[in-house]
Amino acid sequence: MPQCAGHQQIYHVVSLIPSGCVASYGQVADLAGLPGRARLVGRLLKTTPSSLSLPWHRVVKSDGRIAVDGNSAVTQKDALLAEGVVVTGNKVNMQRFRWQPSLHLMLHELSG
DNA sequence: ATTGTGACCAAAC
DNA sequence: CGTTTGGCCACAA
Repeated sequence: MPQCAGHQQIYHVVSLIPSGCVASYGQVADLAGLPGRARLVGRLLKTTPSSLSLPWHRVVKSDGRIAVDGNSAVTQKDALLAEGVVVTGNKVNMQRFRWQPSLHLMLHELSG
């Protein structure tokens, strides 16, 4: 069952991230209507059931570093590489791959 | 109720 | 590069 307010919006926003792009936790939280709740996004994503097929690997820290440690980090890195995102060491080039949703698309998705 | 922790963020050294 | 500080909120002890 849901754990916190806004989880559905968070899932929705993450599901909108296109292949080949990445978004930060803070950005996802902001678009989900939860400004400043980046930490909430992280906590929610870690409990995300794989059955939702959510592109959680496209969500990274604000500077592009992969947040998770251990085996899952390799999975995330590989998934990003497979989508054409260049991952150097343990971080991606945010300048180039950061998801930049248009305000128009954002309002359309969130209102409908 | 309080404290410590965490897949975080940003500013400030 | 690195650490500290303050903020955020859910959760476990």
